Amino acid sequence: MSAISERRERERAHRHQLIITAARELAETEGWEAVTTRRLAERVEYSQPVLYSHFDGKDAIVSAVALDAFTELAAHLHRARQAAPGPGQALRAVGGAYLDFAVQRPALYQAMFILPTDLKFASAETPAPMRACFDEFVACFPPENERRELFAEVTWSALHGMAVLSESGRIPSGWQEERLDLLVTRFAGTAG
Amino acid sequence: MSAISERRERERAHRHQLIITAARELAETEGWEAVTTRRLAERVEYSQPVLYSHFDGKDAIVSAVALDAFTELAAHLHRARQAAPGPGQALRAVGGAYLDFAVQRPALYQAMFILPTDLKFASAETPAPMRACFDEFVACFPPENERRELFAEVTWSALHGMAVLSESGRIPSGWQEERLDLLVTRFAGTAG
DNA sequence: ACAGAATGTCTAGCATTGCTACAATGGCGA
DNA sequence: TCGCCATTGTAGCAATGCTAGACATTCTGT
Repeated sequence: MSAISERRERERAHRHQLIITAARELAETEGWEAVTTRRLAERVEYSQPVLYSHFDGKDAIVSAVALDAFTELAAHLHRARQAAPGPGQALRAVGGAYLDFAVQRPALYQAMFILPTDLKFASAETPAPMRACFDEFVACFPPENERRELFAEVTWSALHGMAVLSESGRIPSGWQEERLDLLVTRFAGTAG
Repeated sequence: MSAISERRERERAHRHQLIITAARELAETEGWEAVTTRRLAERVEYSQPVLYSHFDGKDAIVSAVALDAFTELAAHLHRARQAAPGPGQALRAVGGAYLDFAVQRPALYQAMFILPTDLKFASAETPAPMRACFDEFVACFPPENERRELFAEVTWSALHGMAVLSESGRIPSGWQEERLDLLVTRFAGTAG
């Protein structure tokens, strides 16, 4: 009874991931509004109810995709920060990478930061990848700065605002570089 | 044929506004997800199709509510800026008023800045109230600053990010005052 | 004043959504 | 081999945005 149920467990986990990647692919190619439970079920070649045996609902599936995406974003930001020529350039590098991610992977960005999800931000049980993302921003400021978290929150907010307002056409999308420059020069200066 | 059709026109305009205010009230008391075409029709005591004789669809109704709200936000920001003790305090006053609006009128804020709308931002045919809102941010920076618009875009983006990330629980909502302080001290300094 | 045209409104319905109750199937253990 | 239990699919619910067609009401021309 052990080996069999283990295999079942494996299969189940595999299918779990299959659903997540199918949802992600569908969202990335056709947008989240095209991700319906029916289309998703057809895509994984199962019927709808199996989705609900794996996830509490559609929001939970979005959350699962978002969680995966957080891991990737954290790595993306980390790479950018490491590649920065000096600590003074860290914020520019991370900010640029962040905006780049928002443009290159709009569906993932939506799942992470716009759509309603079950994910807990900024609390004790915040998943590690999410904290890692935030920490990349924090690491852009020197440890002497006692308000690093606050700096990170504000710069992140600014970048998020820029990303989402330009995506929805509320500010012209052609000047993101200049906006990033301005933000960085205003925040990367003296600690305080 | 003139007087009668004029009266009809009047009645029609009245009903048009009735729909908008009904949608707004419903959204403000129960949230936009409660604003369905059926409930809205029942509320204005007409059948659903009349909504579509006034608006192209639900998004257009949201847009109409948002447009009204822009007028109010512009006035709100303007009052705050006028009440600021000096030009150095303008940005703080306007930023504070902006965040206040986002918290006090979350449904309107959503309609204006989050939900998909038909409204044209940052273009020639941008409605006056929307431009007025943006101009309040621009006016927070001295005319000598040749990049006032850029400054306005970035500070607005930051405020929007703060508003939306705290509303959705992605950053703790208890530190908005501190974030605003930091943003203002970083941007209200020397022109440039 | 009255028939016909145009305008306006409602009833009823379509296709789609997220989600679920229930039945049937099929593989497991005894 | 038989019965049981988990797993999966069929079919359906209530709600959504939106619309076609019938109905009534008002206006126009004789």
